[in-house]
Amino acid sequence: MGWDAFGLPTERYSMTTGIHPRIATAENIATFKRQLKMLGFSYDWSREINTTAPCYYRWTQWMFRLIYNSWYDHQQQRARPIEELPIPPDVADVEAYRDQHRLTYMALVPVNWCEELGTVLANEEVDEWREKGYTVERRPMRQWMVRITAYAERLLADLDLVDWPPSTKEMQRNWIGKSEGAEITFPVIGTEESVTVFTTRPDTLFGATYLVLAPEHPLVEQISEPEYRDDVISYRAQSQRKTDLERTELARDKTGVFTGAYAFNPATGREIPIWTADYVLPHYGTGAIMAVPAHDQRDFEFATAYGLPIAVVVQPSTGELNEPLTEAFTDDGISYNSHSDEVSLDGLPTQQAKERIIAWLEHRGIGRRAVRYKLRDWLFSRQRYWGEPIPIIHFDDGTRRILDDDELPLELPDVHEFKPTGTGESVLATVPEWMNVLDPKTGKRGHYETNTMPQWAGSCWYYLRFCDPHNDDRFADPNALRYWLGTDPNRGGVDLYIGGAEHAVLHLLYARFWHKLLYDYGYVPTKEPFAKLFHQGLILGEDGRKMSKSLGNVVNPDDIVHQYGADALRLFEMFLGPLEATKPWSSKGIEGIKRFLDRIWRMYTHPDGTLSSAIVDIPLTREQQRILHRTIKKVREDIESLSFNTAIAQLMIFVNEFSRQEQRPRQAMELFVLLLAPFAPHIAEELWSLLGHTGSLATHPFPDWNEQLIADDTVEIVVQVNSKVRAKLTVPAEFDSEELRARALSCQDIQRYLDGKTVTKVIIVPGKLVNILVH
RNA sequence: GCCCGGAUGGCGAAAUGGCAGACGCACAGGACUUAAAAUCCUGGGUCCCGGAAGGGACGUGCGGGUUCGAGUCCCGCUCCGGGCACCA
Repeated sequence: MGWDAFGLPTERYSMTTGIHPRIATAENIATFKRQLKMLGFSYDWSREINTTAPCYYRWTQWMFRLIYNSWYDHQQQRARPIEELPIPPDVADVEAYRDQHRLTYMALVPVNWCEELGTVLANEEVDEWREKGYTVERRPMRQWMVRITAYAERLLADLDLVDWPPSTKEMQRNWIGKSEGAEITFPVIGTEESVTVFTTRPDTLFGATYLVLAPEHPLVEQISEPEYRDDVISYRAQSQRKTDLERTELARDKTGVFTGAYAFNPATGREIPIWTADYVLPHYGTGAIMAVPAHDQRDFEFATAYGLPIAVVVQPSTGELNEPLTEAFTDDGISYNSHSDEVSLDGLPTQQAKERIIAWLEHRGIGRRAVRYKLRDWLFSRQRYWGEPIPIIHFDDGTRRILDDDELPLELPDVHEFKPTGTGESVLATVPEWMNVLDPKTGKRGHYETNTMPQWAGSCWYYLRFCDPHNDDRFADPNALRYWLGTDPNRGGVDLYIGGAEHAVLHLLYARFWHKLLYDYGYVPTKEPFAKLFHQGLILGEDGRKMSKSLGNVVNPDDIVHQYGADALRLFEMFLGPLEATKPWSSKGIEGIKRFLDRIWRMYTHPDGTLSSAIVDIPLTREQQRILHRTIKKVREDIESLSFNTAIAQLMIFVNEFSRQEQRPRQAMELFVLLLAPFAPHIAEELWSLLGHTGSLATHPFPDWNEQLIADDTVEIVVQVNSKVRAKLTVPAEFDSEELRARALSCQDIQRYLDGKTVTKVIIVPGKLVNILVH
């Protein structure tokens, strides 16, 4: 069991209660631990870890150090030590060059700033806080970034290696957002400059009738003609004031201004105007597009609004478009009106047209095949107190260094005031005695980085620490990791990972990245951290809404356990429905489960609590053996497939059958206790002891079934005539098809349906049915 | 708008293409009890014929299709839940 408590949720709790996060974390761990023990979960407490403990986050910092000291080799497709980064001969400042290539770097970036929280947020976190009613705005700040984008292709491709819910894989794929297309360079007329655009539809190049730059694009101001410059600058200022949300809300009405500049369309050789508009995003692709209004809906709307030309260059394969268009034709089709002296796409289907134009662009040196991802680098710093300190010293001379292994952990100071400063600076910046250092290793003065890591850092690798939780020399011993995760890089990882779907593009993405970095250095044996993933459903309040204090529909496990017992709570939650389903709590339902447990108890005991004399050493009847072995099989298989609800239904069938027997075979009753134990361990242990055993049943092997004992001696066969059930026959189970056919055709109930008809075909499914087709 | 899921009795839900509704909740009737609780037994998809035993037709959101046979597979919709969304 591990506790992961750094980050905003704990700090928010501390701010409302006034309890220091360290204390609050300890108290909450104590409560959870008590509840988990109360419920009888078999956690290995010798492996308990806490991501906020210095002995744990020492290794989180150590891994940050690994990220810092790495660059990504795109040739070899892996991270490598920064010392191995090839330095081009013309580079003067080697350190600056390295800093540009590290897998974590500081950058002035437009970040998601939340004033009420007093911190920045990762892109992945924004929606969550917005939903809670917080305002998140764009603001440029100098922040630590982690170059997760270097791993985009592997994060995408390796999804094929894992057994995850398809929807979760899909969410990650969408978040990574791979697009394949081309980069194309358009020379700006009358200048030395050129605009490079990214497009997924290079086949529509002949239809590019204007260019659009994002307002933030560096060329915008430079290329603007003097008489347009004021408009351009004021437009840029206007769109920068908009938050992302506003920019999206305004999606319907596209705005933009002309820069006065023109570029050459390299395919048509025509001059096309260059506009700037905020429907083009600065941080995707190259921040510039070629607009093809006939074949892109956004461009179509913009062109229509501003009277720009619309040139059809693709026709549907089924006919011709009616011009003027009322909307863009965005599907694949057949290229048309797309030829020059050098290249012609006319008549080619879209895929082939793409290939031909890319070949031409590459031949001419004005474009190339390109792949782009939506995924952006991970904003890694937070202006908060309750997180792992980033182990970096910034020196007064402008240089910095990351702490060495022997200097870790860099511990969080114990401050009394942990609320955000409100200045955009971390709380740690208000603790000079912690922050300011005279570095013993360099003799230089400086200060520690005052930002802390995001709440996701510690959870990126905790599952590795479980393998070897007390190791002081490394985060985990390689042998322990191989033992637990497996040795095949393409399989393995955590065998079964159960967690909420809300982590699909947060924790589950960050941890995969983190794991892959460790894999690149051989620290972990598998490419992926989590082999099989399962999302458990949420238990809602009885009113069908999410449990929340303000709605007053919270069910407290303490109360339920007090009233019905831990076994009832466990059984009920499993019996409610499929594990993955979201389902409401039901107070009637738990009554039913309590009744079931009471029935079990009475099946074994006299009212005074002693072992029932109905339990005797007699052999099982054939029927009893069938039920027993069916129950064993069903329970074993259903546990394997996490179908706990149907396993419990089978346990109920067993109890219904055996509790009505005056004499209950001891052997069956013992095996049933073992089957019950994973679901209701407390009553099972009690019954085990009543049956005369010493020690826990947990050390006893789980029952296995005998397939032969499950088979019925006789089976009921459905006899259909023209697919309608007309009779049921009880026949020996070993009857083969011929015997079944004979019995079915000679059956009296069937005869009357066959009278005067011709049998055309007889379909026989042994053990199931006979279907006689007549006309 | 795009991408994923899902839809079965009064309710939670079961069903390798083979008797739809296992198991449970709630309900109704009965037994036990002075009574109640608890417990035990019995019952039930809908409609039609029948006094009854019984028999028949229909039935898994809607419309088509494949198949001897469809809750299950295919095509097209509707509604609900989740995700993404000016990503060029």
